[in-house]
Amino acid sequence: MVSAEYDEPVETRELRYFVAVAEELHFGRAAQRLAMTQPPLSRAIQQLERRLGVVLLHRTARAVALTEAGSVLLREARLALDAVEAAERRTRRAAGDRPGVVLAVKAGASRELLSELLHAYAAEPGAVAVEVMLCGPGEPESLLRTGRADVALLHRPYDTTAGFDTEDLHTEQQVVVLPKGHPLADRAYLSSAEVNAQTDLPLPRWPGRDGGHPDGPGPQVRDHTQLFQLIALGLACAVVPESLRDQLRDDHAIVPVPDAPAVTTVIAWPPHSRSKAVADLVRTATRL
Amino acid sequence: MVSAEYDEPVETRELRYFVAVAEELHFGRAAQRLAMTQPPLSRAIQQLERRLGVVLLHRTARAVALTEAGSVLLREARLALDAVEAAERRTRRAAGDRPGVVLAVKAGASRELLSELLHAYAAEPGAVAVEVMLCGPGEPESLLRTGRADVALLHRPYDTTAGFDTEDLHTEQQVVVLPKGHPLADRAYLSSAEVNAQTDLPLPRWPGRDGGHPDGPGPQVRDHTQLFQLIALGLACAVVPESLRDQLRDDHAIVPVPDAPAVTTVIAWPPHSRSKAVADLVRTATRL
DNA sequence: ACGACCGATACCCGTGCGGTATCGCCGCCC
DNA sequence: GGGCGGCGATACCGCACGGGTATCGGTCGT
Repeated sequence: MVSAEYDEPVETRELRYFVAVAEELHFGRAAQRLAMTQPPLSRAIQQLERRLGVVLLHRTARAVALTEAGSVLLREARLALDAVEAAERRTRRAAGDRPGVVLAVKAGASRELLSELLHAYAAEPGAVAVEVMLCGPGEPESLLRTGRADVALLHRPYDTTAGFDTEDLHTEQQVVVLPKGHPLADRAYLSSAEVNAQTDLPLPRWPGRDGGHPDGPGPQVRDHTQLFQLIALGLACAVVPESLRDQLRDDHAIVPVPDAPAVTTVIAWPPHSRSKAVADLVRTATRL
Repeated sequence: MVSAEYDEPVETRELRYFVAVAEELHFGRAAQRLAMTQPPLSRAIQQLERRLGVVLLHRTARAVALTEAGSVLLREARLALDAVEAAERRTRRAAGDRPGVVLAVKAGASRELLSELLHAYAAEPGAVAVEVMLCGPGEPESLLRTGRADVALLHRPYDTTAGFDTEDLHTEQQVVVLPKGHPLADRAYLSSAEVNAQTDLPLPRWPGRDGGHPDGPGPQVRDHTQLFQLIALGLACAVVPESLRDQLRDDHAIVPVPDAPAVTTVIAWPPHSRSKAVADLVRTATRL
């Protein structure tokens, strides 16, 4: 008779396999990434497809492509795997460690606010050690979801706050950073359209969620230090929140861009957090 | 040599096993629930503990109890398993089905608002079929998390909205429902303290998240129909949102309880929803 | 003290996962 | 156009691991 596997539960192993294939779009490379060989991987994906009763990938001998359902599963599987990893991590933390909170912040962002927050929180009664985790753009969300961090500072609209509880801390306008002496540097303000229209200074490309840089002109950039160095060299310009001005050197010039979207710094934490330390940190932050 | 299993990933099977044991606090019954025998279950839990490097359960020959870490894992594992189930369900939905939204509402709650919403949404351009899923108290959150429902009406503070995106729709005061002719029925209003203090009419016991009823006096109750029948019979009284008045018969009496917490009806959906139908439904709801 | 209860251990078996070898299909290039 | 190379699927095999049965060992109740 035909297998009764249709209602059997999905295992995380299968989800990990699928995510690898969906990201690589190549069974061989995915297998390599998973430290295994290609045949069992092919079989596992077939089994997953049979189990779900859904075609996840279009295979031609030359290329592999996600189906509609496949791209849904890719997104959902990442969330599910993050949740499993978080379960693991938070359980370990609950057992061994002495208390302590991990706060994730993008390197270089919100410096002033961060130092105020750390000082104010340290003065609170019952404050525990705060480990600040500096990370690249787009990372803090993932760190929160996987339980590597307990709380984070995010920046709307750049970061996506979906799935977290948040409190707004601070809103600021954006400015364009130019090399000193650039023709536009004397303007009282600029519009986003003008910034995008000028062609002598390209906008930088930040890494996406997958760690890869999007295609296009302009230098690849990983953090603000790199960015500002490129700008000082006259190789780029960028629109950034105005609070970054205190990281600029005197070979930079800034011009307000009033119609660029305002940036709101928020403190974010996983929605089911029961940690007193996180709650205290949030309360302290909102009172600054 | 000692196994190198410490960094191996956790499988959903292990999480399901742990949740069963943690809920039953009894290996034998948990094994029964999982349609297996006790010894492999014991081993699986031991393996999980070794893998995490954490003691999850205190076993004495007479009783099993959760450790601190164990109760963290119980909560996290439920969320992770829900996420896996959601991945499965949403993938299936994305493939086979024609479009359509599933809206979860507690049976009997927000009747008027619900029917207004359905009418208004049906009149929208691009509206798809809405399947209304009536369910018991506490269920809608789980339905949303597991992907059985796409959107839900919840009632703060009774329901927990943590982990969802929400929009407030309506806020109302609560009233106490008494049998007609009860001595307190003529009062212009009552305080929560007075309601709790009176002893001739017990408050009902609603089922908890696990489906079991808490201990205590008062009749067990599953929905509002049951409840109102019991009240009419003079066997209970209850504090409920005032919009339920249109479900009362003329053998009931109601008295406002101004100091009871106000109840807010919210529309809630999973934070990463990309469904146009859900977005339309939410927009329609907020415009009512 | 003995029996009942319950989780742990010992041991066995079958399934299923992963490995190697190979096939089949398609594009490309000389 | 035929041969070659790349890639996913298939065939087959071996072993590790998940699950079953039998039994042990400790603890509480009477």
